Amino acid sequence: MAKKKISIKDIAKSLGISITTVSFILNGKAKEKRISDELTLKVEDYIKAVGYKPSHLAQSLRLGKSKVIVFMVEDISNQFFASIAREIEEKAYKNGYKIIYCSTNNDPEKAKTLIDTFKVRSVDGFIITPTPNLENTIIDLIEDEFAVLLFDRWIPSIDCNYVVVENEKSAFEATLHLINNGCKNIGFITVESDQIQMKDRLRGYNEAIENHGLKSNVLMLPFQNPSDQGLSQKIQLFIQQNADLDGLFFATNYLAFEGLQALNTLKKRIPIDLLVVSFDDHYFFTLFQPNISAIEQPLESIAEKLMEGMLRMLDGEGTYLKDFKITLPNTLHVRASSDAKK
Amino acid sequence: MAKKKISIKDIAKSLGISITTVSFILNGKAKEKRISDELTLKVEDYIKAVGYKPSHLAQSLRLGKSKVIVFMVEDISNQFFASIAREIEEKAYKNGYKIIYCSTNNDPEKAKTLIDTFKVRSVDGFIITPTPNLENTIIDLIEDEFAVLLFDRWIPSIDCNYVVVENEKSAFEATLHLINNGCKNIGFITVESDQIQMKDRLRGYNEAIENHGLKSNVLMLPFQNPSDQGLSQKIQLFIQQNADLDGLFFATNYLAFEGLQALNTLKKRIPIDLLVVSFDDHYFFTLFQPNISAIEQPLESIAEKLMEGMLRMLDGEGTYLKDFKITLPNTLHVRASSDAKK
DNA sequence: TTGAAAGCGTTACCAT
DNA sequence: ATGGTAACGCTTTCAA
Repeated sequence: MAKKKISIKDIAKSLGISITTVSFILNGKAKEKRISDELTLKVEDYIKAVGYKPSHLAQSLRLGKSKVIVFMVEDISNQFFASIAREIEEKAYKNGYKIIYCSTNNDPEKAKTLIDTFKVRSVDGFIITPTPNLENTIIDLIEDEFAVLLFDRWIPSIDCNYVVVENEKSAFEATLHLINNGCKNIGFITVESDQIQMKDRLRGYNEAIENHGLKSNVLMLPFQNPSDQGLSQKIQLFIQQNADLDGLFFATNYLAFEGLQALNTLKKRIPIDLLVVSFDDHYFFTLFQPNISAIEQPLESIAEKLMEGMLRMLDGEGTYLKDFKITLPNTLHVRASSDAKK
Repeated sequence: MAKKKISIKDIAKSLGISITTVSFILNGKAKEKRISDELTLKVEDYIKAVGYKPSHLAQSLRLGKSKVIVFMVEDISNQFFASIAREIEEKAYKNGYKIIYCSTNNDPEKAKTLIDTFKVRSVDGFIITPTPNLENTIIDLIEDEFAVLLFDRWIPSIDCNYVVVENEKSAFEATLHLINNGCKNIGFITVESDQIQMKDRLRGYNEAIENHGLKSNVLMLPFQNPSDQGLSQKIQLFIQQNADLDGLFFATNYLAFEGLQALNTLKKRIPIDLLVVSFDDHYFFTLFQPNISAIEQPLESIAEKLMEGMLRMLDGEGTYLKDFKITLPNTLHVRASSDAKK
């Protein structure tokens, strides 16, 4: 049963022909090289019979392309990244690519080490959510002619293609939505972070607030492990210290989860005492009572664009795409938590 | 800046020495091969200076080992698998391995295709949650001397190492827990599936029920995409048709989520009208009001055991481990949803 | 129409 | 103490 690794050479020997001929046939160049149909058929049959499969390793070594893409995110167990991973994977396999994943934990050192490991010419492309201080590493990557695509966040200071979403605009709209539903004092719960998508969300919130002559009220939580205990309590405190709060906008879904805990402990009723909306939609938001309004990122489009860019670079236009800087729109799902009429 | 791929040959030429010498030094065989400290140092300095990194591809081709492990699960975006992926990844990188992931969607054909793709000698090992009808494919894999480890579920009919959890025992205990808290009519919500872990959970439930002379009451939902709409309604119907239900045991967390929706729609109060417990703990269970009791699988231990087994096979004892059939215990977290006193 | 051989970057055996 | 070289499995140019 156990077929021992059979190679082109074995095939050639068994059939009494040359390696070259077999290779040509394997690569569909039989016609082009005018190899007789008879031989072609014979070889093809034999290949099928012995169940030969070419060695990707040898092909990669020879061709200088590995058909491997690295998917480097902050944390692969995070629902957002895991969902994109799922989509990416599907599309990659369909196109003959494999995906290797890794998590940076948002640690620049880990990210650099990881990238270094992969630069060892064994991968073709990188899809990356950049950590802080990764500019130079990314620049090197591009100079070394790897295909690289940033996503979720981008780096303004360098010219690197990316796929992100309309953070500022959506935050603006969500805030506006709260205002239109009667909120006069909206708290924005976010996390202290240099990540550009976070800054954009904050900016969107502030714009809407200022446009309407309201007072900005931001709780900037320390950047830490989401599973840390303190978050919920800090949000609780914030809510208690701002008794006139009538709306809460969470910058990410995990903050919202902590916030909902806090609201629950404080016996605040949504949407009676406060309206609530969150960035990053989540299955749980429709399970929670009341359903929580949220901004949904277009996971599938993100994955689609990422793979589209990758394939264009890898299979076609070369490692530098003129301008593949994509910003996708989100969808605000208005649910009971922010509907004043309920 | 852009260092062009520099190889051992380049180093040897630049330094006017032979490839062999460089290779020996690179592989820490300088002492063994009695290469002068002077030369060794010189070479090491040069290597550092030019930033040389060996080609994994060439090494793999030469050594017949790729240092790549495939992590093949039902759905990588599923929280359970994503969390394990995270742990596995960490441990793999620490040991110089990379992880390629893929999702089978529980489709045997897709699984076979995927395995076929990877068998092309470009990976060393497989960590798999087997789909139905995968026996022969797995057998082939083992015969071809790949390192393979099953997890989450195993295949009784074949001799393949695995890491699973005590499904039957934990289901038994959880049911017992409901009984001890006064339940007389416990419904078990599960999914129609050949998956052995599902059958074990059902068996555990039935044992406890029979031990106490109660009546088994099982809702077997069709196996389908978790995001499908119908599930919640089917559970609703089940609850309505069994008016005397005083306890509900969900076989997986996503069933519990659907069930909680249903209970909510029906205005059933937990734990007043019914006690609830679920298999597979989840962050939301502690967010939900009331907190939902659940059986937690030991994610980290599972990942640890998987990598331990893999490394033993790959780095040491060879592809066949005598008896690495691990069954890990779970933890039942009793929370408000199943505490009759509350 | 087919074949020989170079080369991708390593490792390791066999010389010297 | 160090170097030459075959081999891993494949693609592709050049020759026949």
